[in-house]
Amino acid sequence: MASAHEQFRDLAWKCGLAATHQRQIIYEAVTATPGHHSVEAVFAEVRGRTPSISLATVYKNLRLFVEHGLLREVSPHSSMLLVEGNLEPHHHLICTRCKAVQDLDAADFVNFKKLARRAPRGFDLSRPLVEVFGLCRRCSAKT
Amino acid sequence: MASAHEQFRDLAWKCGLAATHQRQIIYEAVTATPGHHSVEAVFAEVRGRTPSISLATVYKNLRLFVEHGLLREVSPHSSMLLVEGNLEPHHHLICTRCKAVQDLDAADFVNFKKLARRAPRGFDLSRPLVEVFGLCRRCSAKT
DNA sequence: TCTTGGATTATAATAATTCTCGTTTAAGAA
DNA sequence: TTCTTAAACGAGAATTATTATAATCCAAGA
Ligand SMILES: [Mn+2]
Ligand SMILES: [Mn+2]
Ligand SMILES: [Zn+2]
Ligand SMILES: [Zn+2]
Repeated sequence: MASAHEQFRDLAWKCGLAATHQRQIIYEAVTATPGHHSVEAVFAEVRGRTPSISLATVYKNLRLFVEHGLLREVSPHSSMLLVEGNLEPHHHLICTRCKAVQDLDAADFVNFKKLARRAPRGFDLSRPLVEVFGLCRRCSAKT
Repeated sequence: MASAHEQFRDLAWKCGLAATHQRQIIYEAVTATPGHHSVEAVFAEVRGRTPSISLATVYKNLRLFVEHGLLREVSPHSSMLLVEGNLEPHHHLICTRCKAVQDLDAADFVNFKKLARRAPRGFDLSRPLVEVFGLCRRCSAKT
């Protein structure tokens, strides 16, 4: 069984990326726990292990990992960058008010055939992401 | 037939908002043409009529109109504020790469019963908004 | 070990948005 | 119509999230 360290070096090598210490711990900070991670949260985490790391490095490498498919950007339209390590196709349920994001693992509520018919010619829906907006329980309780 | 001017005064009165000149022209700038409007575009438009108006006033009032339901925020998660005057329930198709937004008027591709079953208890989906992400023709042509 | 190009850092810059606060104005009361 | 006053306005500063720059550092192959 390969260590997390070796696993990352292998992944990085496959993408032609240098396996630096900073990249190692940034990648681990995201993938060690499931769910959605903000840049600030990742930064706080990695700074614990390597205090000299800079926020720009975290931004740059999270974006790099997303580009190379090692991580996934949670919402491509979001006002703040969120990433996750779960690369399985899944969708999101988002609160309009507080912007909290949670996973919708089943996709059976979308008819992708009909959807494709509604999209304009040439629109690529081969890897679709669906985001559904509503009000989370907490926010809808606040009237 | 009421003039646009009178229509707005009536709407503002219903919401308990003062019908100021600035609000009038901001509202008209959005509702005069269909589609999605950025803050900058609205600002450019209203500045033509009232050069002394400030960007802050445009932001403040667009948000106020959205709060009161006079306008709709296109994507509640977007990195840039976009508003539209079309209050009919409809959904959006968004390009992951260039962030272009277009309307999806039919909602027949979503099974809202099944969706409700997938959402956690208490999540309010009474006025759901669905955003589907893919690649527009232009962006998917670029590899 | 040595070389070299990519990676990292501090810092500056930028873009979008919000805040602050003194001034002006809309709209109801007199 | 004039007065009063809370609400709205405008200018610019401040804030927040993010990206660009440029000098230094280091990972990895020769
Ligand atoms: Mn997710
Ligand atoms: Mn629309
Ligand atoms: Zn919420
Ligand atoms: Zn596009």
